[in-house]
Amino acid sequence: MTVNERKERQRAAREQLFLDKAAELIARDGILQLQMAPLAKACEYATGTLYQHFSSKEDLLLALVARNGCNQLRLFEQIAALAIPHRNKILALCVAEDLARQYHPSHARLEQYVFTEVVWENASASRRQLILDNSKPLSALVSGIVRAAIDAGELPDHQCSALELSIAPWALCCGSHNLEQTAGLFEAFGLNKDSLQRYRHMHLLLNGMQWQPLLDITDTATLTAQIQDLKQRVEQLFHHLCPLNVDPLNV
Amino acid sequence: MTVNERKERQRAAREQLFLDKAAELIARDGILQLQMAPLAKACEYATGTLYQHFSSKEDLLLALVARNGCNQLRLFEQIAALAIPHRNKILALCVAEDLARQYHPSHARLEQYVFTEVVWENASASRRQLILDNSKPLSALVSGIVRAAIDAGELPDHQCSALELSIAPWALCCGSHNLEQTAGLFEAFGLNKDSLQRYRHMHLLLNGMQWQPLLDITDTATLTAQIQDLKQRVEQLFHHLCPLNVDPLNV
DNA sequence: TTCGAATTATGAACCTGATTCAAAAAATGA
DNA sequence: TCATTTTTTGAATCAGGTTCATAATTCGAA
Repeated sequence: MTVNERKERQRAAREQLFLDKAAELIARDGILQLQMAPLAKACEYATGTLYQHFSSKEDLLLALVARNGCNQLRLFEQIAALAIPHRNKILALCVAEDLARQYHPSHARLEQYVFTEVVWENASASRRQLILDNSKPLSALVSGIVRAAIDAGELPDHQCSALELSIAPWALCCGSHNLEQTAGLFEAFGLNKDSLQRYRHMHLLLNGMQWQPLLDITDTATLTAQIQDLKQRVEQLFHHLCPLNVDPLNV
Repeated sequence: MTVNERKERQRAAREQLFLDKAAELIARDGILQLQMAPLAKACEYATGTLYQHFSSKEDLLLALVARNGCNQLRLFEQIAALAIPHRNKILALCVAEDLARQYHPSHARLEQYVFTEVVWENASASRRQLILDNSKPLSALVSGIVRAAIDAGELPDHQCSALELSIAPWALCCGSHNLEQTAGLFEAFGLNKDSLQRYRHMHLLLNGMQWQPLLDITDTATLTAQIQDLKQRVEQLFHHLCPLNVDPLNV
């Protein structure tokens, strides 16, 4: 069945083309402006062909998020493999999230959008599953770091499973970014979006978990140096994974 | 100008009618199903009349969120006035958030939706401002609790402003709920949505902030009792504020 | 190489639902 | 009572996602 294999390859390539172009258009004009017919035309295909790949516009958006999820997972895996203290790995994941949002602001907005009832429910079940399947190794990875820290005696288990414990820093990271992302909110508060502040908060949580070594968050010099270092390491991995895949609008 | 006053009153009443009915329909059928023409008809008005109040469908959704925000603020104010330790007030706010989501699951989903680029950008500027204006007293309230705790010597300021510090528990609370709300995610992880877990995480953070009195999160009995107590207090306030305004689908 | 069957691509037509606006109705106040 | 202004109405318009009859292409057997 070498013929079918070739067809499958071509089909997959075309799907990537659609996704690439969609990502480009979204980064340029926003999610709102993405239209199916123009997208198809931009790829030099008919509208109907697009629908051979995606059951609906929402399905296409989920497909984009699923693809980003794969990249994120690979980045996270490399971070987990870094030769740094376990506690710093958690910070490094936050740094990665931070950088990803900096380089691909439209991805972050898209992600926020697709998990919305309206979009999620309009995508195909298989595409939804794809995203959820991505999240499983992701959570395994994070809880793996927590597990390792517990085993190394750096972190008491508080009688929780590693997975349960790992939810806390994850939630804090997501929550911080969400608040910041919410248009105009920080401005309304009279706050500036200082990413160092986010890392301080994370350290407060990790301190509360008694995750060794504790860090004094008033020690700005140490904190800054630490984040600088992590940023550099993560950025290296980041560019190694996707050297050119940069959000054109915001970089 | 007593005539104009009357007209204004009637206009405001009609707007509330539209919002009430919209909330009802959304709670019953989901955001996706809400349609402008049927909504107008259900209120015994023409479609065009709806557009005298809301510049677009998205604008109507923001209006709903703005109204919910007012209720939330009043509830939070009452919680802040409770005669309980400052630290517990933060927990009580989380409990309130929790209860609100339990009683009005569709509100939470709606809120997630409106802060999305696609919806936010399609609403009128004035409506967006309304929501942001709500958030200002809300943040003042939360940071006021933090401030009071600092002044009482229960919480070191870590050389941050009260407002900056208050972002941490807020972000954790939002983040936890967001993760839980994300359809199928916890199921994919093999986690159950144990709200006690969320409170444990919050205590970890508050402990990390060295917010006295610290709580040993392995002491489930104390934690359970504390949350029970807060739940009862908040529920009382909650029902006092909106005794019948219950989400029909999920209660 | 040729041909009929099977698969795939096409894009104009269709359909849903938000929005508009010319006409009708109601309110105002002289 | 009536001319004027304000408000309401809902059918028409419009946008854009989706479908599907038709055309084009690919395939493999003869």
